[in-house]
Amino acid sequence: MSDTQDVLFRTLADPTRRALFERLCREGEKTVGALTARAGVSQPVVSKHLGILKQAGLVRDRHEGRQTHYSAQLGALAPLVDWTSEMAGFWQNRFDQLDDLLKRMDQ
Amino acid sequence: MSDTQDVLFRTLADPTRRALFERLCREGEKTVGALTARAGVSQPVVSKHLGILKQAGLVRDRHEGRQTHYSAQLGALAPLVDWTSEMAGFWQNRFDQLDDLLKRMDQ
DNA sequence: ACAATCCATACCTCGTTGGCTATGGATTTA
DNA sequence: TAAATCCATAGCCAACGAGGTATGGATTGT
Repeated sequence: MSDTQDVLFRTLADPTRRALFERLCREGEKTVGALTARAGVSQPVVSKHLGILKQAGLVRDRHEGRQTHYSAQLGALAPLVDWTSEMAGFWQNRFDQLDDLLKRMDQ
Repeated sequence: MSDTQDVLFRTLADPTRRALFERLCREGEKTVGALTARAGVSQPVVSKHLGILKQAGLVRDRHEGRQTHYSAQLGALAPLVDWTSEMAGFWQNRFDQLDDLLKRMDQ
C-alpha cells in the first residue's frame, strides 16, 4: 500500500528523468544549465523533471545567485530496495515451504 | 542505456500491475480468474496487465485446460537491483554516509 | 450436441503526461 | 541603468496508456 513506492516507481519510469538522476549520481551536483546542455530536451522540460524528482525526494536543490544546483538524495531509494527485498523474501519463503512439503512427502 | 531497466521501471510503475506481481510473489501461482476476483478491475484488464508483465519477463504462464496459471519470475528483478546498486556505488564514491542503505541491501 | 466457463483479443474513450514555446522574475555583467 | 543570463511557470498539444465493453476461440460440463 505504501504510497512512497508508487511515487518512486512512477518518477523513475521516465527515461529522461532517470537519466537526469543518474547523471546527478555519477557526476554530483550540477546546475540546471549544465544538465540541460546534455539532456536532449529543452530547459523548461529539465526544470519540470527536476521538480518532479525533488517532489519524490530523489534530489535536493541549492540556490546560489541566479542558478540552482541540484544533487542526488540516494537515501530516497531505500523504499525501492526494501520492496525488492520483500518480493525476494516471499519468493524464498515459498521455496522453503515447497522444500518442507517435499521432505514430508519423502518420509 | 540498458533497455531492460526501462522496461522494468515502466512495467512496475503501474499500481494495478505491481499489485498483481506482488500477489504472485506472496501467494504463488494463480489463475487469471483468481487474480481477477480481487484485482478491482475487469478480467480483460487483468489479462492485459499479465501480458505486459510476461513481456517484461516478470511472470511466466502455464496453460492447463481452459485456464492459464501465472507465476512470478523473481530473477527478472535483477537489473533493478543492479541499477540501485550502481547508483549507490556512485554516491558512495563521492560521500561516505551510506551505512543505512547498505544495511538494508545486505539483508 | 449444447450450454457454460475461462481467457485473450479488438476496439473505443478519456485522463495523464512529456514535449514544446512564450514569458517573466531574479541576478549578474557591461 | 541597460542588457544579458539563468531558471521557473504557464499554456498548449500530441501521444501514450489504463480502463471499459463486446466478442470469439477453446475447453469443460450437462
